[in-house]
Amino acid sequence: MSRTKIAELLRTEPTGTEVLVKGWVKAFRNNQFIALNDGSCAANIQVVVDHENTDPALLDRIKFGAAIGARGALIESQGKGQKVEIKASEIIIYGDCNPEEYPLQPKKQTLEYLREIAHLRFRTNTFGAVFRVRHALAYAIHKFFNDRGFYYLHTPVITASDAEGAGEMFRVTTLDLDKLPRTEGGEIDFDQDFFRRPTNLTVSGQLEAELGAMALGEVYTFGPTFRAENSNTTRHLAEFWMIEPEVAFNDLNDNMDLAEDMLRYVIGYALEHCADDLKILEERLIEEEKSKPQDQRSEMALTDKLRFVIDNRFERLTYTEAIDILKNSNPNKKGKFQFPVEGWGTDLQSEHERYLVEKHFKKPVILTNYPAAIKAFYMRQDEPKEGVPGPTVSAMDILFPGIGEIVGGSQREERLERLVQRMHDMHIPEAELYWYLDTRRFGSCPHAGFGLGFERLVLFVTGMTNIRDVIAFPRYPGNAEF
RNA sequence: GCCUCAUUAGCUCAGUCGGUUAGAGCGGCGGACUGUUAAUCCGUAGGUCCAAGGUUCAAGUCCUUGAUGAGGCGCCA
Repeated sequence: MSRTKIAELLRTEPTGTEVLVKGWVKAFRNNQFIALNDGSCAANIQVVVDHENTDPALLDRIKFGAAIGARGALIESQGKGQKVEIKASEIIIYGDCNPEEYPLQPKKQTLEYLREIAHLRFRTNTFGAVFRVRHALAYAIHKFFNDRGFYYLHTPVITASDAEGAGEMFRVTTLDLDKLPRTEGGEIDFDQDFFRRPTNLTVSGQLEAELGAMALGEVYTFGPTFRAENSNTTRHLAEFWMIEPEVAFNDLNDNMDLAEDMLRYVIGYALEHCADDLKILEERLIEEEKSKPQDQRSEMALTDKLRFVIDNRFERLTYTEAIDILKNSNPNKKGKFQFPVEGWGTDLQSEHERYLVEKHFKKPVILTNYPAAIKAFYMRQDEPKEGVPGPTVSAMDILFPGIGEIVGGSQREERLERLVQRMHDMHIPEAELYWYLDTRRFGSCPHAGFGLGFERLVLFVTGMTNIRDVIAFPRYPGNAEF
Protein backbone atom coordinates (compact mmCIF):
# COMPACT_ATOMS: atom_id res chain seq x y z
CA MET A 1 0.00 0.00 0.00
CA SER A 2 1.43 3.38 -0.93
CA ARG A 3 1.17 6.37 1.29
CA THR A 4 -1.16 9.26 0.74
CA LYS A 5 -0.08 12.76 1.60
CA ILE A 6 -1.94 14.57 4.32
CA ALA A 7 -2.81 17.51 2.08
CA GLU A 8 -4.69 15.10 -0.14
CA LEU A 9 -6.34 13.21 2.72
CA LEU A 10 -7.74 16.41 4.16
CA ARG A 11 -9.47 17.04 0.84
CA THR A 12 -10.88 13.51 0.67
CA GLU A 13 -14.41 12.47 1.62
CA PRO A 14 -14.42 10.28 4.75
CA THR A 15 -15.82 7.11 3.24
CA GLY A 16 -13.93 4.65 5.41
CA THR A 17 -11.34 3.84 2.74
CA GLU A 18 -8.16 2.20 3.96
CA VAL A 19 -5.26 4.70 3.78
CA LEU A 20 -1.60 4.87 4.82
CA VAL A 21 -0.03 8.10 6.14
CA LYS A 22 3.55 8.75 7.14
CA GLY A 23 4.86 11.77 8.97
CA TRP A 24 6.12 13.29 12.20
CA VAL A 25 4.26 13.46 15.48
CA LYS A 26 3.23 17.00 16.46
CA ALA A 27 1.20 16.01 19.54
CA PHE A 28 -0.07 12.91 21.32
CA ARG A 29 -3.12 13.76 23.40
CA ASN A 30 -5.13 11.82 25.89
CA ASN A 31 -3.15 8.65 25.19
CA GLN A 32 -5.28 8.37 22.07
CA PHE A 33 -4.99 11.17 19.51
CA ILE A 34 -1.90 11.69 17.37
CA ALA A 35 -1.55 14.94 15.43
CA LEU A 36 0.55 13.97 12.42
CA ASN A 37 2.23 16.25 9.89
CA ASP A 38 4.11 15.28 6.72
CA GLY A 39 5.01 18.70 5.38
CA SER A 40 2.55 18.56 2.50
CA CYS A 41 0.52 21.29 4.16
CA ALA A 42 0.33 23.28 7.35
CA ALA A 43 -2.49 21.21 8.81
CA ASN A 44 -2.09 17.95 10.71
CA ILE A 45 -4.19 14.86 10.37
CA GLN A 46 -5.57 13.21 13.48
CA VAL A 47 -4.72 9.54 13.92
CA VAL A 48 -6.88 7.78 16.51
CA VAL A 49 -5.20 4.93 18.35
CA ASP A 50 -7.16 1.71 18.66
CA HIS A 51 -5.99 0.26 21.98
CA GLU A 52 -7.46 -3.17 21.19
CA ASN A 53 -4.89 -3.92 18.52
CA THR A 54 -1.98 -1.70 19.53
CA ASP A 55 0.95 -2.83 21.67
CA PRO A 56 1.19 -0.50 24.74
CA ALA A 57 4.99 -0.55 24.44
CA LEU A 58 4.62 0.96 20.99
CA LEU A 59 2.48 3.79 22.37
CA ASP A 60 5.36 4.78 24.66
CA ARG A 61 7.42 5.52 21.58
CA ILE A 62 4.93 7.95 20.09
CA LYS A 63 6.80 11.10 21.13
CA PHE A 64 6.86 14.64 19.80
CA GLY A 65 9.01 14.58 16.68
CA ALA A 66 8.99 10.81 16.08
CA ALA A 67 8.57 9.58 12.50
CA ILE A 68 5.68 7.16 12.25
CA GLY A 69 3.27 5.61 9.79
CA ALA A 70 -0.37 4.81 10.36
CA ARG A 71 -2.68 2.58 8.36
CA GLY A 72 -6.41 2.65 8.85
CA ALA A 73 -9.82 3.79 7.72
CA LEU A 74 -10.33 7.44 6.75
CA ILE A 75 -13.51 8.30 8.59
CA GLU A 76 -15.52 11.34 9.55
CA SER A 77 -14.12 12.74 12.77
CA GLN A 78 -16.20 12.12 15.86
CA GLY A 79 -14.61 15.08 17.61
CA LYS A 80 -14.72 18.76 16.73
CA GLY A 81 -11.80 20.58 15.16
CA GLN A 82 -11.31 18.46 12.05
CA LYS A 83 -13.47 16.90 9.39
CA VAL A 84 -11.67 13.62 8.91
CA GLU A 85 -9.43 11.35 10.96
CA ILE A 86 -7.78 7.98 10.64
CA LYS A 87 -8.89 5.10 12.83
CA ALA A 88 -5.55 3.34 13.04
CA SER A 89 -5.45 -0.40 12.57
CA GLU A 90 -1.65 -0.38 12.49
CA ILE A 91 1.04 2.05 13.66
CA ILE A 92 4.64 1.80 12.50
CA ILE A 93 7.55 3.60 14.16
CA TYR A 94 10.18 4.68 11.64
CA GLY A 95 12.33 6.86 13.86
CA ASP A 96 12.17 7.40 17.59
CA CYS A 97 12.65 10.89 18.97
CA ASN A 98 13.97 11.14 22.51
CA PRO A 99 12.33 14.20 24.11
CA GLU A 100 15.10 14.51 26.68
CA GLU A 101 17.60 15.26 23.92
CA TYR A 102 15.45 16.71 21.12
CA PRO A 103 16.18 20.46 20.88
CA LEU A 104 12.66 21.29 19.74
CA GLN A 105 9.85 21.44 22.24
CA PRO A 106 6.09 21.47 21.72
CA LYS A 107 5.89 25.12 22.69
CA LYS A 108 6.73 28.55 21.32
CA GLN A 109 10.41 28.96 20.55
CA THR A 110 12.12 32.19 19.63
CA LEU A 111 13.34 32.72 16.08
CA GLU A 112 16.82 33.42 17.45
CA TYR A 113 16.95 30.02 19.14
CA LEU A 114 15.61 28.25 16.06
CA ARG A 115 18.29 29.96 13.97
CA GLU A 116 20.87 28.10 16.05
CA ILE A 117 19.19 24.81 15.15
CA ALA A 118 18.39 25.65 11.54
CA HIS A 119 18.75 21.96 10.61
CA LEU A 120 15.64 21.21 12.68
CA ARG A 121 13.60 24.39 12.34
CA PHE A 122 11.85 23.16 9.19
CA ARG A 123 9.76 21.08 11.60
CA THR A 124 8.12 24.08 13.21
CA ASN A 125 4.82 25.49 11.96
CA THR A 126 6.39 28.85 11.16
CA PHE A 127 9.29 27.54 9.11
CA GLY A 128 7.13 24.95 7.41
CA ALA A 129 4.96 27.81 6.24
CA VAL A 130 7.93 30.02 5.27
CA PHE A 131 9.50 27.37 3.07
CA ARG A 132 6.26 26.36 1.41
CA VAL A 133 5.62 30.02 0.58
CA ARG A 134 9.21 30.44 -0.60
CA HIS A 135 8.74 27.54 -2.97
CA ALA A 136 5.47 28.93 -4.28
CA LEU A 137 7.10 32.30 -4.97
CA ALA A 138 10.01 30.70 -6.81
CA TYR A 139 7.63 28.66 -8.90
CA ALA A 140 5.43 31.68 -9.60
CA ILE A 141 8.44 33.65 -10.83
CA HIS A 142 9.36 30.94 -13.31
CA LYS A 143 5.73 30.67 -14.38
CA PHE A 144 5.38 34.42 -14.84
CA PHE A 145 8.41 34.67 -17.09
CA ASN A 146 7.72 31.47 -18.95
CA ASP A 147 4.16 32.53 -19.70
CA ARG A 148 5.53 35.77 -21.16
CA GLY A 149 8.02 34.06 -23.43
CA PHE A 150 11.14 34.71 -21.41
CA TYR A 151 14.02 32.24 -21.45
CA TYR A 152 15.61 31.12 -18.19
CA LEU A 153 19.32 31.78 -18.63
CA HIS A 154 21.93 30.23 -16.35
CA THR A 155 24.72 32.72 -15.94
CA PRO A 156 28.03 31.65 -14.41
CA VAL A 157 28.55 31.45 -10.68
CA ILE A 158 32.30 31.77 -11.10
CA THR A 159 33.43 34.91 -12.85
CA ALA A 160 36.74 36.46 -13.79
CA SER A 161 35.26 39.87 -14.12
CA ASP A 162 36.10 42.15 -11.23
CA ALA A 163 34.70 45.19 -12.93
CA GLU A 164 31.02 45.12 -12.19
CA GLY A 165 31.29 47.32 -9.18
CA ALA A 166 28.38 45.64 -7.46
CA GLY A 167 30.25 44.90 -4.27
CA GLU A 168 33.00 43.01 -2.53
CA MET A 169 33.62 39.56 -3.96
CA PHE A 170 34.57 36.13 -2.66
CA ARG A 171 37.78 34.85 -4.22
CA VAL A 172 37.70 31.44 -5.88
CA THR A 173 41.01 29.63 -6.00
CA THR A 174 42.68 26.24 -5.85
CA LEU A 175 46.02 27.74 -4.88
CA ASP A 176 47.58 26.54 -1.63
CA LEU A 177 47.07 29.50 0.66
CA ASP A 178 50.00 28.37 2.85
CA LYS A 179 52.37 28.40 -0.12
CA LEU A 180 51.19 30.97 -2.60
CA PRO A 181 53.17 30.80 -5.83
CA ARG A 182 54.91 34.07 -6.66
CA THR A 183 56.13 35.57 -9.89
CA GLU A 184 59.63 36.92 -10.15
CA GLY A 185 58.22 40.30 -9.34
CA GLY A 186 56.77 38.98 -6.08
CA GLU A 187 53.14 39.06 -7.15
CA ILE A 188 50.84 36.10 -6.65
CA ASP A 189 51.22 33.92 -9.74
CA PHE A 190 47.67 33.36 -10.87
CA ASP A 191 49.04 31.56 -13.90
CA GLN A 192 49.21 28.55 -11.61
CA ASP A 193 45.64 28.93 -10.41
CA PHE A 194 42.85 26.74 -11.79
CA PHE A 195 41.56 29.27 -14.30
CA ARG A 196 44.99 30.85 -14.85
CA ARG A 197 43.59 34.14 -13.65
CA PRO A 198 41.95 35.54 -10.53
CA THR A 199 38.32 34.47 -10.21
CA ASN A 200 35.44 35.28 -7.89
CA LEU A 201 31.91 34.24 -7.08
CA THR A 202 29.41 36.27 -9.05
CA VAL A 203 27.84 39.39 -7.59
CA SER A 204 25.34 39.66 -10.45
CA GLY A 205 24.40 37.87 -13.63
CA GLN A 206 23.25 41.06 -15.26
CA LEU A 207 26.08 41.69 -17.70
CA GLU A 208 25.86 38.12 -18.98
CA ALA A 209 22.05 38.34 -19.08
CA GLU A 210 22.36 41.39 -21.32
CA LEU A 211 24.39 39.30 -23.77
CA GLY A 212 21.58 36.75 -23.89
CA ALA A 213 18.89 39.38 -24.31
CA MET A 214 20.70 40.73 -27.36
CA ALA A 215 19.66 37.62 -29.27
CA LEU A 216 17.00 35.77 -27.29
CA GLY A 217 15.09 38.97 -26.68
CA GLU A 218 13.73 38.31 -23.23
CA VAL A 219 15.72 36.40 -20.67
CA TYR A 220 15.92 36.12 -16.91
CA THR A 221 18.33 34.63 -14.44
CA PHE A 222 17.41 33.14 -11.09
CA GLY A 223 20.40 31.97 -9.18
CA PRO A 224 22.67 32.34 -6.19
CA THR A 225 24.56 35.59 -5.79
CA PHE A 226 27.42 36.36 -3.45
CA ARG A 227 28.51 39.52 -1.72
CA ALA A 228 31.48 39.56 0.64
CA GLU A 229 30.35 42.77 2.29
CA ASN A 230 30.52 42.91 6.06
CA SER A 231 26.81 43.63 6.29
CA ASN A 232 25.07 42.97 9.57
CA THR A 233 21.44 43.78 9.02
CA THR A 234 18.08 42.04 8.81
CA ARG A 235 18.07 42.64 5.05
CA HIS A 236 21.46 41.34 3.87
CA LEU A 237 22.98 37.94 3.22
CA ALA A 238 26.40 36.94 1.92
CA GLU A 239 24.70 34.31 -0.27
CA PHE A 240 21.31 35.12 -1.63
CA TRP A 241 19.14 34.41 -4.67
CA MET A 242 18.50 37.03 -7.28
CA ILE A 243 16.18 37.25 -10.26
CA GLU A 244 17.46 39.37 -13.13
CA PRO A 245 15.29 39.84 -16.20
CA GLU A 246 16.76 41.60 -19.19
CA VAL A 247 14.65 42.66 -22.15
CA ALA A 248 15.71 43.92 -25.57
CA PHE A 249 13.91 47.02 -26.84
CA ASN A 250 12.45 47.85 -23.42
CA ASP A 251 12.80 51.35 -22.04
CA LEU A 252 12.58 52.53 -18.46
CA ASN A 253 8.79 52.61 -18.46
CA ASP A 254 8.52 49.10 -19.89
CA ASN A 255 10.98 48.04 -17.23
CA MET A 256 8.86 49.49 -14.44
CA ASP A 257 5.74 47.89 -15.88
CA LEU A 258 7.45 44.52 -16.04
CA ALA A 259 8.72 44.70 -12.47
CA GLU A 260 5.40 45.85 -11.13
CA ASP A 261 3.45 43.22 -13.05
CA MET A 262 5.82 40.53 -11.84
CA LEU A 263 5.59 41.52 -8.20
CA ARG A 264 1.85 41.76 -8.39
CA TYR A 265 1.59 38.39 -10.10
CA VAL A 266 3.78 36.42 -7.70
CA ILE A 267 2.19 37.96 -4.61
CA GLY A 268 -1.21 37.08 -6.04
CA TYR A 269 -0.01 33.57 -6.70
CA ALA A 270 1.04 33.16 -3.07
CA LEU A 271 -2.27 34.53 -1.83
CA GLU A 272 -4.12 32.06 -4.00
CA HIS A 273 -2.01 28.98 -3.34
CA CYS A 274 -0.67 29.47 0.19
CA ALA A 275 -3.73 30.65 2.08
CA ASP A 276 -3.23 28.31 5.06
CA ASP A 277 0.45 29.07 5.38
CA LEU A 278 -0.10 32.81 5.10
CA LYS A 279 -2.76 32.55 7.81
CA ILE A 280 -0.19 30.94 10.13
CA LEU A 281 2.35 33.63 9.28
CA GLU A 282 -0.22 36.38 9.74
CA GLU A 283 -1.07 35.11 13.21
CA ARG A 284 2.60 34.75 14.04
CA LEU A 285 3.20 38.37 13.10
CA ILE A 286 0.26 39.61 15.17
CA GLU A 287 1.58 37.63 18.12
CA GLU A 288 5.10 38.99 17.65
CA GLU A 289 3.88 42.56 17.43
CA LYS A 290 1.90 42.32 20.65
CA SER A 291 5.09 43.04 22.53
CA LYS A 292 5.70 46.20 20.50
CA PRO A 293 4.23 49.62 21.22
CA GLN A 294 1.12 50.42 19.19
CA ASP A 295 2.81 52.85 16.81
CA GLN A 296 5.39 50.27 15.73
CA ARG A 297 2.85 47.62 14.81
CA SER A 298 1.79 46.90 11.25
CA GLU A 299 -1.19 48.93 10.16
CA MET A 300 -2.60 46.02 8.20
CA ALA A 301 -2.72 42.28 8.76
CA LEU A 302 -0.34 40.36 6.52
CA THR A 303 -2.80 39.14 3.92
CA ASP A 304 -4.56 42.52 3.82
CA LYS A 305 -1.20 44.12 3.14
CA LEU A 306 -0.51 41.71 0.30
CA ARG A 307 -3.93 42.32 -1.20
CA PHE A 308 -3.37 46.06 -0.91
CA VAL A 309 -0.16 45.77 -2.95
CA ILE A 310 -1.98 43.88 -5.67
CA ASP A 311 -4.89 46.31 -5.79
CA ASN A 312 -2.94 49.57 -5.94
CA ARG A 313 -0.53 50.85 -8.56
CA PHE A 314 2.91 51.63 -7.22
CA GLU A 315 3.70 55.32 -6.85
CA ARG A 316 6.17 56.41 -9.52
CA LEU A 317 8.27 59.53 -9.11
CA THR A 318 11.69 60.80 -9.96
CA TYR A 319 14.55 61.16 -7.53
CA THR A 320 14.30 64.93 -8.02
CA GLU A 321 10.63 64.93 -7.02
CA ALA A 322 11.40 62.71 -4.05
CA ILE A 323 14.03 65.14 -2.82
CA ASP A 324 11.46 67.94 -2.98
CA ILE A 325 8.97 65.94 -0.93
CA LEU A 326 11.62 65.01 1.61
CA LYS A 327 12.94 68.55 1.91
CA ASN A 328 9.46 69.84 2.70
CA SER A 329 8.54 66.92 4.95
CA ASN A 330 7.73 67.45 8.59
CA PRO A 331 10.52 65.22 9.94
CA ASN A 332 13.04 67.13 7.86
CA LYS A 333 11.78 70.55 8.97
CA LYS A 334 11.69 69.46 12.58
CA GLY A 335 15.14 67.91 12.36
CA LYS A 336 13.86 64.41 13.03
CA PHE A 337 16.01 62.82 10.33
CA GLN A 338 19.40 61.60 11.44
CA PHE A 339 20.63 62.69 8.01
CA PRO A 340 18.90 65.96 7.06
CA VAL A 341 17.89 66.23 3.41
CA GLU A 342 19.96 69.12 2.21
CA GLY A 343 20.08 69.03 -1.52
CA TRP A 344 20.10 67.29 -4.81
CA GLY A 345 22.79 64.76 -5.56
CA THR A 346 23.29 62.63 -2.50
CA ASP A 347 21.92 59.16 -2.08
CA LEU A 348 18.79 58.64 -0.02
CA GLN A 349 19.27 57.13 3.42
CA SER A 350 17.04 54.27 4.45
CA GLU A 351 15.17 56.58 6.84
CA HIS A 352 14.27 58.75 3.84
CA GLU A 353 13.11 55.77 1.80
CA ARG A 354 11.06 54.54 4.74
CA TYR A 355 9.43 57.93 5.13
CA LEU A 356 8.37 58.01 1.47
CA VAL A 357 7.03 54.47 1.47
CA GLU A 358 5.60 54.07 4.95
CA LYS A 359 4.48 57.58 5.85
CA HIS A 360 4.04 59.75 2.76
CA PHE A 361 2.65 57.41 0.09
CA LYS A 362 1.83 54.40 2.27
CA LYS A 363 2.41 52.02 -0.63
CA PRO A 364 5.24 50.69 -2.77
CA VAL A 365 7.18 53.43 -4.52
CA ILE A 366 9.28 53.41 -7.68
CA LEU A 367 11.99 56.05 -7.70
CA THR A 368 13.53 56.87 -11.07
CA ASN A 369 16.17 59.02 -12.75
CA TYR A 370 18.75 59.15 -10.00
CA PRO A 371 21.83 61.35 -10.23
CA ALA A 372 24.36 59.65 -12.45
CA ALA A 373 27.08 60.12 -9.87
CA ILE A 374 25.56 57.65 -7.42
CA LYS A 375 24.62 54.93 -9.90
CA ALA A 376 26.35 52.21 -11.91
CA PHE A 377 28.24 52.74 -15.15
CA TYR A 378 25.89 50.71 -17.34
CA MET A 379 22.78 52.82 -16.70
CA ARG A 380 21.49 54.89 -19.58
CA GLN A 381 22.34 58.59 -19.40
CA ASP A 382 19.33 60.89 -19.52
CA GLU A 383 19.10 64.03 -21.59
CA PRO A 384 19.34 67.20 -19.47
CA LYS A 385 15.96 68.33 -18.21
CA GLU A 386 14.69 71.64 -16.91
CA GLY A 387 14.45 71.75 -13.16
CA VAL A 388 16.88 68.89 -12.73
CA PRO A 389 20.15 70.24 -11.32
CA GLY A 390 22.52 67.61 -12.68
CA PRO A 391 22.98 64.63 -14.98
CA THR A 392 20.76 61.65 -14.27
CA VAL A 393 20.45 58.07 -15.45
CA SER A 394 17.39 55.94 -16.29
CA ALA A 395 17.56 54.00 -13.06
CA MET A 396 14.65 52.71 -11.03
CA ASP A 397 14.48 51.40 -7.49
CA ILE A 398 11.34 49.81 -6.12
CA LEU A 399 10.92 50.43 -2.42
CA PHE A 400 8.66 48.25 -0.27
CA PRO A 401 7.42 48.99 3.22
CA GLY A 402 9.51 47.29 5.88
CA ILE A 403 11.98 46.01 3.30
CA GLY A 404 13.42 49.02 1.58
CA GLU A 405 14.87 48.38 -1.85
CA ILE A 406 13.44 45.17 -3.25
CA VAL A 407 14.21 45.86 -6.91
CA GLY A 408 17.00 47.85 -8.49
CA GLY A 409 17.18 48.26 -12.24
CA SER A 410 17.61 50.55 -15.19
CA GLN A 411 17.46 51.07 -18.87
CA ARG A 412 20.98 50.22 -20.07
CA GLU A 413 23.32 52.54 -21.91
CA GLU A 414 23.20 51.12 -25.42
CA ARG A 415 25.27 53.89 -27.06
CA LEU A 416 28.87 52.70 -27.31
CA GLU A 417 30.57 56.07 -27.11
CA ARG A 418 28.64 57.27 -24.11
CA LEU A 419 29.15 53.94 -22.36
CA VAL A 420 32.88 53.94 -22.99
CA GLN A 421 33.16 57.53 -21.83
CA ARG A 422 31.32 56.69 -18.62
CA MET A 423 33.50 53.64 -17.97
CA HIS A 424 36.55 55.77 -18.49
CA ASP A 425 35.28 58.39 -16.04
CA MET A 426 34.52 55.73 -13.46
CA HIS A 427 37.85 53.91 -13.92
CA ILE A 428 36.23 50.73 -15.16
CA PRO A 429 38.68 48.74 -17.29
CA GLU A 430 37.24 48.63 -20.80
CA ALA A 431 39.61 45.94 -22.01
CA GLU A 432 38.40 43.49 -19.43
CA LEU A 433 34.79 44.02 -20.49
CA TYR A 434 35.40 43.88 -24.26
CA TRP A 435 32.70 41.19 -24.51
CA TYR A 436 30.16 43.46 -22.88
CA LEU A 437 31.08 46.35 -25.13
CA ASP A 438 30.76 44.11 -28.19
CA THR A 439 26.99 44.11 -27.69
CA ARG A 440 27.14 47.86 -28.23
CA ARG A 441 29.40 47.50 -31.25
CA PHE A 442 27.30 44.95 -33.08
CA GLY A 443 23.58 45.43 -33.36
CA SER A 444 23.13 47.42 -30.20
CA CYS A 445 19.62 48.35 -29.19
CA PRO A 446 17.79 49.93 -26.29
CA HIS A 447 17.19 47.44 -23.51
CA ALA A 448 16.43 47.33 -19.82
CA GLY A 449 16.38 45.01 -16.85
CA PHE A 450 16.39 44.80 -13.10
CA GLY A 451 17.46 42.71 -10.14
CA LEU A 452 15.00 41.39 -7.61
CA GLY A 453 16.32 40.15 -4.27
CA PHE A 454 14.42 36.91 -3.84
CA GLU A 455 14.78 36.71 -0.05
CA ARG A 456 13.53 40.28 0.29
CA LEU A 457 10.43 39.26 -1.63
CA VAL A 458 9.99 36.24 0.64
CA LEU A 459 10.44 38.52 3.65
CA PHE A 460 7.68 40.79 2.46
CA VAL A 461 5.23 38.03 1.60
CA THR A 462 5.79 35.98 4.76
CA GLY A 463 5.89 38.96 7.12
CA MET A 464 9.10 37.65 8.64
CA THR A 465 11.40 40.41 9.81
CA ASN A 466 14.89 38.92 9.54
CA ILE A 467 16.19 37.78 6.15
CA ARG A 468 18.08 34.96 7.90
CA ASP A 469 14.72 33.34 8.60
CA VAL A 470 13.56 33.06 4.99
CA ILE A 471 16.53 31.11 3.60
CA ALA A 472 17.20 27.57 4.75
CA PHE A 473 20.82 27.99 5.78
CA PRO A 474 21.78 31.65 5.90
CA ARG A 475 25.33 32.76 5.18
CA TYR A 476 26.44 35.98 6.82
CA PRO A 477 29.64 37.35 8.35
CA GLY A 478 31.00 34.81 10.79
CA ASN A 479 28.47 32.13 9.94
CA ALA A 480 28.48 29.30 7.42
CA GLU A 481 27.00 26.63 9.70
CA PHE A 482 25.20 23.59 8.25
C1' G B 1 32.82 48.28 10.05
C1' C B 2 30.15 51.77 13.70
C1' C B 3 26.35 52.55 17.75
C1' U B 4 22.95 50.52 21.47
C1' C B 5 21.16 46.50 24.27
C1' A B 6 21.40 41.55 25.99
C1' U B 7 23.70 36.61 27.89
C1' U B 8 20.69 33.20 34.85
C1' A B 9 17.47 25.54 34.45
C1' G B 10 16.26 22.06 28.07
C1' C B 11 13.32 26.86 26.32
C1' U B 12 11.32 31.89 27.72
C1' C B 13 12.30 34.98 31.58
C1' A B 14 12.18 37.21 37.07
C1' G B 15 16.08 38.07 40.57
C1' U B 16 15.04 44.86 44.77
C1' C B 17 20.51 48.74 47.57
C1' G B 18 26.31 44.16 46.51
C1' G B 19 24.52 40.25 51.80
C1' U B 20 22.28 33.54 54.23
C1' U B 21 20.10 27.95 50.65
C1' A B 22 19.14 31.75 42.90
C1' G B 23 12.94 31.50 41.52
C1' A B 24 8.58 31.06 37.96
C1' G B 25 6.10 29.43 33.50
C1' C B 26 6.61 26.11 29.70
C1' G B 27 9.26 21.63 28.40
C1' G B 28 11.28 16.78 30.47
C1' C B 29 10.63 12.56 33.72
C1' G B 30 7.00 9.23 36.84
C1' G B 31 1.75 8.39 37.37
C1' A B 32 -3.69 8.96 35.90
C1' C B 33 -6.72 9.50 31.52
C1' U B 34 -10.68 5.84 25.27
C1' G B 35 -13.20 12.03 22.13
C1' U B 36 -8.56 15.17 22.91
C1' U B 37 -7.38 20.10 19.96
C1' A B 38 -0.71 24.15 22.40
C1' A B 39 -5.49 18.31 26.12
C1' U B 40 -6.00 18.11 31.36
C1' C B 41 -4.86 16.55 36.52
C1' C B 42 -1.23 14.75 40.52
C1' G B 43 3.91 14.19 41.66
C1' U B 44 9.19 15.08 40.59
C1' A B 45 14.20 16.18 39.02
C1' G B 46 16.93 19.91 36.87
C1' G B 47 21.92 25.66 37.71
C1' U B 48 30.05 26.24 35.60
C1' C B 49 24.35 32.76 36.73
C1' C B 50 28.63 33.40 28.78
C1' A B 51 34.36 33.44 29.64
C1' A B 52 38.76 35.49 31.82
C1' G B 53 40.58 39.08 34.97
C1' G B 54 39.57 42.91 38.72
C1' U B 55 37.13 45.83 43.01
C1' U B 56 35.12 44.12 47.85
C1' C B 57 34.71 41.22 54.30
C1' A B 58 31.10 39.56 50.54
C1' A B 59 29.64 39.63 43.25
C1' G B 60 24.23 36.57 39.38
C1' U B 61 24.35 41.97 40.79
C1' C B 62 29.90 46.77 40.22
C1' C B 63 34.47 47.55 36.71
C1' U B 64 37.77 45.90 32.37
C1' U B 65 38.54 42.79 28.23
C1' G B 66 36.75 39.06 25.08
C1' A B 67 32.97 35.73 22.90
C1' U B 68 28.07 35.06 21.24
C1' G B 69 23.19 36.95 20.09
C1' A B 70 19.58 40.92 18.90
C1' G B 71 18.25 45.75 17.02
C1' G B 72 19.74 50.30 14.41
C1' C B 73 23.22 52.58 10.77
C1' G B 74 26.54 52.07 6.51
C1' C B 75 27.30 48.92 1.92
C1' C B 76 23.04 46.86 -1.29
C1' A B 77 19.17 43.05 -3.66
